[in-house]
Amino acid sequence: MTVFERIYAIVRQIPPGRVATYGQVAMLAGNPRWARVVGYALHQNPDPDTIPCHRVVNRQGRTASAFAFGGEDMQRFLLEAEGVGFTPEGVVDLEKYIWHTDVDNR
DNA sequence: TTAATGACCTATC
DNA sequence: CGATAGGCCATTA
Repeated sequence: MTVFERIYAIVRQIPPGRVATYGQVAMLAGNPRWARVVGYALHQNPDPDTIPCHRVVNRQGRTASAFAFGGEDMQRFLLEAEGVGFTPEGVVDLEKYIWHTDVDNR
């Protein structure tokens, strides 16, 4: 069991219409300092079908420039399709759509 | 085993 | 506000 597996498990638990930051996923995975590892894990993205990487964004609510999912536009499209709103700045409104976890506060 | 890398985050200039 | 530097960790070569 590698850290990647844990990260994937967390990402899979992100509900539709909600987004989570790398730091958030890292914290849920077990360590708050796995933010980079989370990015690295998603970079591999062994199962794009079951791992909604587009729901994982950085602290700015923005996606990676090197997003190998189809482009940043693709991610924005997917998130909008799920009901996630964007700010005029072109980033996700983390204050409203960030995932707070089920146990903590839905 | 050592060295290098990376889809990050925070603080500072 | 934008750009730069450093820190942190696991994975890969």
